[in-house]
Parts: sequence; structure tokens; C-alpha cells
Amino acid sequence: MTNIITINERINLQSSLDGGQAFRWHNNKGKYRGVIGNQVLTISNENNIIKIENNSMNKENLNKLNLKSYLGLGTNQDYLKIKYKDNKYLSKLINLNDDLKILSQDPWEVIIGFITSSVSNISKIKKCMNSLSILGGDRIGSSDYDYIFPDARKILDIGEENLRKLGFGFRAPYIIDASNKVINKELEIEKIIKYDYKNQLQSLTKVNGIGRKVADCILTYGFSRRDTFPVDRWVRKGLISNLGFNKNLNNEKLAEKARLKFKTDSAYIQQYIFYGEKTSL
DNA sequence: ACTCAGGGTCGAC
DNA sequence: GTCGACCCTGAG
Repeated sequence: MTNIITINERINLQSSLDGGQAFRWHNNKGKYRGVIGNQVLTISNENNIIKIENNSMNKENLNKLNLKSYLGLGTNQDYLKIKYKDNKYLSKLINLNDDLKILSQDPWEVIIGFITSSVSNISKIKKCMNSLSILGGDRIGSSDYDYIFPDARKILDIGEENLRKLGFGFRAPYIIDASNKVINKELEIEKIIKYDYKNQLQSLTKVNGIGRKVADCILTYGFSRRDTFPVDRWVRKGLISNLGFNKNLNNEKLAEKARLKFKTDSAYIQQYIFYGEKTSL
């Protein structure tokens, strides 16, 4: 039984786990506790080595490869520093946040998380997502937030009115729609990974409450795409103010342009810009 | 108490 | 393509 795993790589836990990609990691004195799959884990940095502890009630063996994949550790993005060294704005952001990693999370939870993100803020998204998992999910650990995220069936059992009571507001019917479309197979999550980008967007945006920006986030954080460039209010600001993009373009056009420019660097560049603009670096 | 804005999207025009 | 509506909550 492997209850502790160490990985000799670097990650900024704050910006990666709690910077707006994922909404259910809880910081307790620098250690981040959260759920991956059906296990409760605590992740910390000790002497520049990543330490992952299993805190589940029913512990299963930790799989190092899966954990590395979740944490975006398989690949190294140091090359970005060199590639963009002549761009003052980007090189500053890259160097300031060089241990920021893009996670590969459970697609369903990401779908609900980013539907919830619409005109909201990170702290409120976290509140909603945690309340929902507590109300509808199976408890798998001893702490308040140790729950598996509820599946579509369980969310339908909870119902729109209860989602509104939890604070989801006008997003509640969107979440019900996503759940319905999963149940009746209008949205087949396990198939989306095989589609090309255009069809992925088309499938996801069939769901009420998922537009281009939310779909791009879902594809990035839930389906491991890295050639996606979600454009929100912050990223729009960065692209226009600091990278010379045309302010007359709408967010979808900006996303297309940025995606063409940055190709498979897109997801990282986008996240650097998001993080940078939000913390006004 | 009141205004404002926060990882947008939808439907009507 | 543009515009108002949409829920709620914490900050000022």
C-alpha cells in the first residue's frame, strides 16, 4: 500500500491548484487538500520535492503516473522562456510564474465548474462547487470537503431549486441541462476526447450555458488540450493592452487569433496572462 | 444602505 | 453584431 508519493519536480501549488483552474483544493498552511478520482489527497512542497499523501477513508494505491498527469508534470515548459524572451510582457509573466502548471482534471467536474464561472469570481465558484459536492457527493475522507463530485444523475436528483439555494443563481438551469444531456447521451463525454477541435466546440456548446469561452476552458482543463486559448475579460485586457491585439475584435475572434499565433503554447500563455492580469503584475 | 463587479451566455432585434 | 437580462455575494 503506497500512502505517500514523492515527485522530484517543481510546481507552484497556489497558482496551479487554487488559481482558477480547479475549485476544490483547500489550502491549509501551504498544504493543499482535495480530491482526485475517488481519493482524498494532500499535496505539499518539501525541499522542492512534491509530496502527496493519501488521506482517504478507503485508501487505494496512488498511481504516480496518474498524479503526474493531473498535475501537468509530464512535460516541461521551460522552453517558453527562451521562445518568448524577446517579448517583454510575456517573458516577465513566464519568468514570474514559471512553476505554474496546467492541470488535467475530471471532465465532468470541469464542465460544471466553468458553467458556474460565468460572470462570477473564483471565491464564489469555489463556494458553489464545494456546497454542491457536499450536498450530492459521496464522502471519502474525514474533513469537511472530502467528497467525490456528484455525477449527472445525482445533480438531477438535487434539482434546479436546490442548486439555486446553494447560490448557483441563473446558472442552475444550465447545470441541469448539462446533466440531462449527459443522461440522454446528447453529450457523450468519453467520446469528445476523440473529436477534432471544431467538433469538440460544437458538442460542448450544445449545452445551455456553455459558449466559446467556457468550452475552451473545459477542453483545456478537462480534456488536456493545450492549443486552446480561452478569452475572458482578463485575457482580453492582456491581449489588447499588452500584446497589440485589435480592441475591435470580439472575444471569439481574439481566441481564434491567439490560438493561431501561439499554437500548442496557447493554454500556458493564456494562463500566464490570466494570472498576470488578475494579480495586476 | 447602496453601488459595483466578478474566468459569460442567451435570446431578441 | 449588439444589447439587456440573468442570480448572488463580498468589497468599498
